[in-house]
Amino acid sequence: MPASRRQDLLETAARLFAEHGFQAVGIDRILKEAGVAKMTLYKHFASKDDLIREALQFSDQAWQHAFWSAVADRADTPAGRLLAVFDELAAWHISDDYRGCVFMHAASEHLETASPAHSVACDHHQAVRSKLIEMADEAGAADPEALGASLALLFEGANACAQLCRTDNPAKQARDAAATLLRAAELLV
Amino acid sequence: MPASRRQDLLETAARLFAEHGFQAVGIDRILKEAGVAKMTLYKHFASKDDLIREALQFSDQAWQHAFWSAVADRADTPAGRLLAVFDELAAWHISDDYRGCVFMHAASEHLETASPAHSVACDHHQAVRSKLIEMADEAGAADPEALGASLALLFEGANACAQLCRTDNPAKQARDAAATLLRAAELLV
DNA sequence: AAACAGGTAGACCGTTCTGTCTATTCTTGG
DNA sequence: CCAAGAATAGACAGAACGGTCTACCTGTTT
Repeated sequence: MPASRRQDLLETAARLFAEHGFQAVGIDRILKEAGVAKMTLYKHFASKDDLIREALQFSDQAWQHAFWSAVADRADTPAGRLLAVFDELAAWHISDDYRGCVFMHAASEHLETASPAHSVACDHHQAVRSKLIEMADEAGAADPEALGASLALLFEGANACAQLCRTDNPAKQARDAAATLLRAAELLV
Repeated sequence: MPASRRQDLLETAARLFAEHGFQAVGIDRILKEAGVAKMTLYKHFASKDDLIREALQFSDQAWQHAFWSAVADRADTPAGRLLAVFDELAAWHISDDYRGCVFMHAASEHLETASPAHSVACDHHQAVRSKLIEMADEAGAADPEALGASLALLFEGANACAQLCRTDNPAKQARDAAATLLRAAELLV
């Protein structure tokens, strides 16, 4: 009993786009792997670009939920959670199917800022950044905006480096740097 | 008196790839803008992938030279140069034609680690990282590897964020975070 | 002058891709 | 049981792309 054709398409498209890229995956491949007919796709989505936009939003929702709840499970104190972000990042980076941040890929394949894919990538990044600022605030940072922004830079930097080397070294180094920043903000002993 | 058809092709291809992406730019467009015939391209390069690889290597050489010499012109002391890296980054990010790091774009459009484009992107990143470690060493860091790696994370993170928001805020925030790291390493008062 | 190397223009081929259309089959509510 | 909506398979059109090929031109060297 399949949930719905629309959901099948979103899940399959999100998986294939993350694995191979957006331009590299054709409509026909998505249809074949989802087991859905072409006309059904074009009943639910106006175009491939529209499917890309919705698949990215779907990926964002799934990622935000999975990532932040995994972080919350790793630590009890606010400052500990800020470090746990990078532990979870390291775990993510050494998973077999890690190929980099799909939202950065979307932005790199759609360089025009007006493109929907670029917008969704911005939204994703803003959500990460806001969450880190919120966590910095809960940890009692004197300037949560600045600390959160710095941690967001380390976060995105680790993502970029891990995409290239495919190890968890960047995330571990980011954790060390984050610890230094937390100590400088007197949130860590 | 044009330098050489080969060089025309490399420069035009590098410019178009950086501006619009690799898959988005067709052979015909490069030929038209470079004013070169198709057969000439295929005399100098085996395929489009080969052209991409060589154009990336050309871009890398040009960027490394321009960036590090601009950094050297900004500061006299080793520690000052480490901060000047992020000032130069900020200047780069607000230039009109900044669309993100073309080497990350290459890695994002060629997700297979075996791809030549991925290799060149890795080489570029390693060169940046090595340069930062070398500068951290010259500045007298106790652990230049760790400091250089942390600064490289901030560098790549600022690149990623600037690609999304197209401002120099990420580079400025990265500079602040870098200053904190330098103070923690007792290289800055 | 003649031979030669390198470049040009543009037609051409096979493939791939998005998106449309038709005719048929499946499912489900009343 | 049957009618209506939804989904299916697959052909098809139109365009773009990478890459090959032929015929022609131009400048240099011997």
